[in-house]
Amino acid sequence: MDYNHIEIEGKWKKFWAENKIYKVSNDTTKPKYYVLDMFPYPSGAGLHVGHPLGYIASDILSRYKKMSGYNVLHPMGYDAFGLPAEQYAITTGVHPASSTDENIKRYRAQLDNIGFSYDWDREVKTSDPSYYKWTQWIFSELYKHYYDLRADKACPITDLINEFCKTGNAKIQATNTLDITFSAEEWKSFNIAQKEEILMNYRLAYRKVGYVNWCEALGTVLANDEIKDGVSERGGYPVERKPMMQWFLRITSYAERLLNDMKSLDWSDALKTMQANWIGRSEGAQMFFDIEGHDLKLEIFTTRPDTIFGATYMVLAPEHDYVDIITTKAQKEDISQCIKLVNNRSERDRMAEVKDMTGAFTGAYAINPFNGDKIPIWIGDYVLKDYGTGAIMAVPSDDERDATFAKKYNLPFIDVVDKSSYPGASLHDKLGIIINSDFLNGMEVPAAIQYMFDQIDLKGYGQKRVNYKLRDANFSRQRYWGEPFPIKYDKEGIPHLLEKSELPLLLPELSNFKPTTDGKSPLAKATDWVNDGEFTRETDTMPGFAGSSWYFLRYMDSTNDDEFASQDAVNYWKEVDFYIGGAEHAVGHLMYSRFWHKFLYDKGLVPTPEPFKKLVNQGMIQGVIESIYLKKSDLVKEFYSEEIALSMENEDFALIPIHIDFVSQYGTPNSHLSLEGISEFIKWRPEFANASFFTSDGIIENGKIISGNSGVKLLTKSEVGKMSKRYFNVVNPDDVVEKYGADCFRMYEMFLGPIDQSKPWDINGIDGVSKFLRKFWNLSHNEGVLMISEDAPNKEELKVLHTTIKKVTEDIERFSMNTTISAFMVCVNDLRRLNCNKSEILKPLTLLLAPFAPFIAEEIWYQLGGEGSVHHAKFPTSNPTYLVEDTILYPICVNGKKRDEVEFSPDETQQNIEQAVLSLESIKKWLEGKPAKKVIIVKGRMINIVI
RNA sequence: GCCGAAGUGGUGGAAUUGGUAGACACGCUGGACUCAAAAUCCAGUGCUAGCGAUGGUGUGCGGGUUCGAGUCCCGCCUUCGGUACCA
Repeated sequence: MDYNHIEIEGKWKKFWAENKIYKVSNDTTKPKYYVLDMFPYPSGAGLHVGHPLGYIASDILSRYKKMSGYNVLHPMGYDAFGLPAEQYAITTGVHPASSTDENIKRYRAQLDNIGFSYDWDREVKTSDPSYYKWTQWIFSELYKHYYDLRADKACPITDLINEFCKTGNAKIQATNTLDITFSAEEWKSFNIAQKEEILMNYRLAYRKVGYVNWCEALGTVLANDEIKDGVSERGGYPVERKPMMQWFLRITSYAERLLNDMKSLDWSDALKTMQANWIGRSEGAQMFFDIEGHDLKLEIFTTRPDTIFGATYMVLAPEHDYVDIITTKAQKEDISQCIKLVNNRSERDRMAEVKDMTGAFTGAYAINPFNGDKIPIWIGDYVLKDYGTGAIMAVPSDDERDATFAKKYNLPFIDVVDKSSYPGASLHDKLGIIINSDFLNGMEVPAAIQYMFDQIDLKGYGQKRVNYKLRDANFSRQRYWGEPFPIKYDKEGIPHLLEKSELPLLLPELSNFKPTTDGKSPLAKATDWVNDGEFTRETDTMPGFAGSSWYFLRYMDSTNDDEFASQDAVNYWKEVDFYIGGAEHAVGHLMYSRFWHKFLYDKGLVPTPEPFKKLVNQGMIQGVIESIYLKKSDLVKEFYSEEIALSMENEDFALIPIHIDFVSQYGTPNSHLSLEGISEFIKWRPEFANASFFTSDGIIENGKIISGNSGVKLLTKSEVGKMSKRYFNVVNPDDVVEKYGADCFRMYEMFLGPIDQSKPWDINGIDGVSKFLRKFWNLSHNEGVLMISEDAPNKEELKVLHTTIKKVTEDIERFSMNTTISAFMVCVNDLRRLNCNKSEILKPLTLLLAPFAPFIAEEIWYQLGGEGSVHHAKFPTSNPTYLVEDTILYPICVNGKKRDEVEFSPDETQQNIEQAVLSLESIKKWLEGKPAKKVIIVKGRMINIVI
């Protein structure tokens, strides 16, 4: 028969499922290899062609490793809690659990269509109670631990309590947010509430006030993503930052280890740099300033204590606790106005808009401990509450942001660093000589910094300290569709953990998913659930990253009901050997997962300190967003071709996203709706049936041309962006698979380019891969009939085969899948040229192709009489004896430009080569009779003549 | 703003360690087969001058290092990802 992908793929898909050929055992003598994909969020738009990019690459690697003798764990699951399902529930009333299940079913069918080798018996779903039982359990454990700096690991909070009873807290070295010391006697005298409050400052999961984006009009907390230009995306209502008591995870305890342990990881430098910058370690000084007229010390952190004589004002974050206390009556109005303004700005805007800062004077003064000078205390939006101590000393002469702020509010500058001997140095460089600074005058900056560390410590003004930009993770969400906290509060508001036996704490059933009017999670409405005798339950839920921070461990033993995974399973699979996922997770998800893993490592529950040994970020497959220009008007519905719309400078246009299927030449500058496209658009959007369409070639009304010719083009706006339901640009892999087959789809996605590069989806070019598969099939088939030769292969055929084996193996190892596809194409082209249909060549070639195109390979393997499934066979290895070259073709360059090429034997002497080359006519003419200045011969590479 | 990445023919891309720029494909042009079309096959295809031989030029822009730069260094531009509650 001719190559028929529908028949072949249907047949083997069934066979593989029935025979469970991808079942993975935890019990084997083979070496293990763990290949992991970042699991998807099952969105309502279904899987699009971007998702499988990484999945296909990792599937190829898994199959290759399996054929190379490893026991490979290659699982898949769903990150099933999330905001979109809840939004959908709010608008439609459909329970998130049922829409999520629907979506998962669809995802599963789509994944199955592509021929992945997942062991589906290990599937996990974060919203499944049997899974989130263990998410809740890990939270409980975090609650029950503190970070001990002497042991440099998490230790049970009961140990800490014991120490408190014995010696109080003075000698304890643990990460905490407590600013009092107490003796053992004092500790014993505290009541339960006081004790619990103190312990909260040590626990790895703890409560404190955090800020949320509150939208009064919508009566809900908004995600940053739901805010555009400072107002809610839905409705455009104002958003303010509102304080709320919330749970946090003390990830900062692990900052140093998260930073240092990266060194051993096989991750890209770019990714490591991003994580390191996110952690943001900096060495500086913690300093205390007296505040005039108050019995308060203002704590600041600075990396530049050497510039203290240039500190002309102090800045507190507007949320700083002291603001209310120190603000003078006269300044109250200014300060509250400023806070109001700042509350309407997102944190990101505050950091980004360095050109437009907002601040106000509190009326209070700090005292410079070194010279007793009064320094005015301001508040400013460019100082963030959670970074450092939420307060800085501002040195406008040596810091750009301080300078901008100082200029706006006319605050003085004092130059303290003379950079004149360092011409190229910018303000960021810690270079220069200190001036106007009393005892520091004349010192070089780095020396002055060190000197000040000593002075601050000596005089008791503070101490040297390491600060991190990394902040503790806000772990509370005022939402329904997430893990409930295993926490209940007693009448005094003291939190209590649920017992392990009470887990999982199930989400209560609800029919209305809107938040309560006071901004609490919808769970607060389930009063039967909330009230548990004397206790009331926590009504916030956990964020999206909770379930995804440990799912890779659950796959190892996904159905275990007694542990998150058995110790046997965890000790066998250890860590993920190869992890692939989107670059958009480069900091968030990876940081949280590493943190949780380290915590479990501290508890001796996992054998490695890091979860992901090697990591590759795949690029995004982007979509094309096509939209048309609608004139903003209540009276008429008029669309204008892009070139006309852009020329009408006085008119306002709305961009209406349109389905990409209607657009001709989509994704190009010439993208447009033809007459046919316009009528399809009208059919799709009947509300525009009577609209007018103005183009340069004619006008259309009611779907008919009223002037001009039928070749009209309504030019559209074409942008590259996310594939998303809202842009009507989602390309479903099912359609491609149906037309070309899964093998072709897999190979084409790989052929598109390097795995880590983003690019817009483009179907042009898939024919090349489709042709390749037919050519491969026809190597063993003639007019649909199997036609194979059992003759021994010749030297040339063996060379083609073994060159391909070498290239493909090397390229899989360095995860360069696009070049493997080219290598296959070259190989098949060569074998066709040689008219080779020999079994001894085609069988190894089929094995080689099996990880890439599993269906056609299985069929050909079967037809060639291969034993068992091709996917259980052994991957071929390259024999170097077939690859030896008799001669090397050298390019001959003159001044680096290629002018000729000559073949030499690999062991030809330098002199002979030089002589032969210089006597070539094609070279002589460049020399013009003069001798060459230099002849460079790079053995096996090239020859360059310098004239 | 800050952090990270990318930019090579008409298009996707290749060039793995500083050593022949454009492999492999798509598209396009011409040809074969066909009543015709599709499919398939063959040839050509960076731009530019030239009938040609051959030459010039060419990897986002501007400089630099080197016998030699897509690759290294300095300064820009554009696009994409992240920026702590999208996932």
